[in-house]
Formats: sequence, C-alpha cells, structure tokens
Amino acid sequence: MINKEEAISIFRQKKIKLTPQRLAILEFLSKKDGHYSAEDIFTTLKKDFPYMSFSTVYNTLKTLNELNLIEELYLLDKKVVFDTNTTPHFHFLCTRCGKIYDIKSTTCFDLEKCKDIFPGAIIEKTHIYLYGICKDCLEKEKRN
Amino acid sequence: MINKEEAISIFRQKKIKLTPQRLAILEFLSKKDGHYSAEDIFTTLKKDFPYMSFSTVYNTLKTLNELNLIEELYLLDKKVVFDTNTTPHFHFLCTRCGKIYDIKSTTCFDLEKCKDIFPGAIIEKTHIYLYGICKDCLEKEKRN
DNA sequence: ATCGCTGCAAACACTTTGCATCCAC
DNA sequence: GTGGATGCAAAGTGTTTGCAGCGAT
Repeated sequence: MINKEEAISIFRQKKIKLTPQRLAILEFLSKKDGHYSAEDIFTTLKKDFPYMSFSTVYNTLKTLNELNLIEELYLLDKKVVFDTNTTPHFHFLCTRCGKIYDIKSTTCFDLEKCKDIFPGAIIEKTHIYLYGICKDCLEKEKRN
Repeated sequence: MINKEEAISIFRQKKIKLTPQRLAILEFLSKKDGHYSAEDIFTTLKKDFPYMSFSTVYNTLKTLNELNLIEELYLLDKKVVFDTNTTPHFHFLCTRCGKIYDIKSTTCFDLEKCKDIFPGAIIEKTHIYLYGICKDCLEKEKRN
C-alpha cells in the first residue's frame, strides 16, 4: 500500500498540487494493499466526491505511476490494474475468480541472470504473471 | 513460428474449416517467428485478400490461441500482440524502439519453486516481461 | 445440404483529449 | 494572480458482436 504522508511530501517537493481529489485517491490507496482498476477507485470515491471525474482518476494514477508510488499491471483481461505494492513481487491471477495473488518469493526468479543475457541494456521493470486456477476455485469445483 | 502443415492437420482433426482466409493467416504466421498485432496481420493480408476483415483475423487468432498454436502477450502498450513462439520463453521489450526480444534462458526463472508457493493451485501459463532500453537504443543515444 | 465462417458495420470497454472554469499555491 | 488541475463530454483505440449471406465440408 502507499504511504500517504510520504506521497504528500513527494507531491509538495515536486510542486504537484494537492487537490482534495488527489488527497482522496491517496487516502483510498493508503488503506490497504490491493490491485485496483480506475473504475474501482472512481466508483468508490464518487460516493463522497460526487463531482469526481474519470479524467482526474486517470490523471492522478498516471502521476502516481510516474513517481513510482504505484505500478501498472497489464493482464489477460486487457484493462490496466494499479498495484499499490511497488516492492519487487510477482502475480498469480486466477482465471476462474479473477483474484490476484502476490508472490513475494525471491527464489523463483533471478534478475541478475536475466540481465546477463542482454549485456549493455538497461532493465527497468520486471513483470511476472502466472495464470491458472487457484486452490479455492479448485476446491469449489470438486464440491460441485 | 507456427508449423503450417501441423496447424492444417490439427484444423482438419478438430473439424475446423480451412477457409482461404485462415490459410492465408497460417501462411503469414508460418513465415518467421515474430510478435504481431491483429492490425499487422490484417494490413499485410489485405493486399492479397481485399475482402479480409478484422473479425476474421481476430476469429482466427482466437482459434489459434485456443489450440495453443500462438500465444497472446499483454504488454505496456495495452494492445494484444500474438507470439508465434509457444515454447517456454520470456520477453524483453525496449520502451524506446518497441522491439520485443525473446529470452530463451531457463536459468533465470524456476517455475517449480513458484508452484511450491501455491500448493493445490494449477499454474497454466507463465508470462515474464522485462521492460527497459535495449543496447541498440542506448548506443544510438550515446552517438547523438 | 448443412452450419460454421465471412465481411461489414455497429457496438463495446477502457482510456485519452479538448476546453472552459476553478482553485491550490 | 497564475498556471496547473478539474469536470464534462466527446473522441480515440483496440476488440467484439450481430447478422445476412456465403462456401468448405
């Protein structure tokens, strides 16, 4: 999840205006780790900010992404999902229920060895996605 | 790249019709390994098949994907790219020139260890994408 | 002869843009 | 006061769908 206070101080430092809408988005994203679509954020905040607009949500998410406070995920369902966890980790997406599981293990991927394959290149981001069926969905299927 | 003859025999076997349009798409995808968007395929084939339509391209690509003859990639630029290489490998995408490099190394990722993290789940697909700047682009920058 | 496939256009879902107004600084 | 941010609506982009007619089997 993002650290709201830290985000605010980065915003001030970079002279990016702290509007009520942006503060609301920061507040939302600082509550718990998660994977949110622009729509998730928009519909949740719309309740308290009836004038919140999609362009503001996208605009703020873009800014947060540029500041590396969130990360965009490009998944099978073709819409972008925003991840508030920016520490190195992978994802396992269940194709049945759509749930996204985080994988924090560092044992299954070796970035240094990957870098060796492209000497002279700069590798900025690593996206690792596993797709399959999660335990919960498999058990549900068995019961039926 | 896909094996056209093999694809044709699978089509016959599954009783999927071999229309001229589908044969043209198979022909195109069997020429060389590559990463193509639906548009790439459509505009190339449109020359020889003026009546070729997008729905046919998408329809055929969907069929090929279901038969595991091609694989869909979900990348930073949000449009699906179709990979004719279905053997296990990863991708390095240069954010400057957009070129997609294949990584065939098996040393940097250990799927078995990843599976251990989700006992009881089925992992069907693994997508690994590295994003960065390739050697060619970096050298070009240095020269300017 | 059947029914799956085609081309076309229209619909769709998500995202971006243009612009007048607003408000954080 | 000023320039960046906002809300709205409209446009854009890639993909999917509905459907009448076609053509591979």
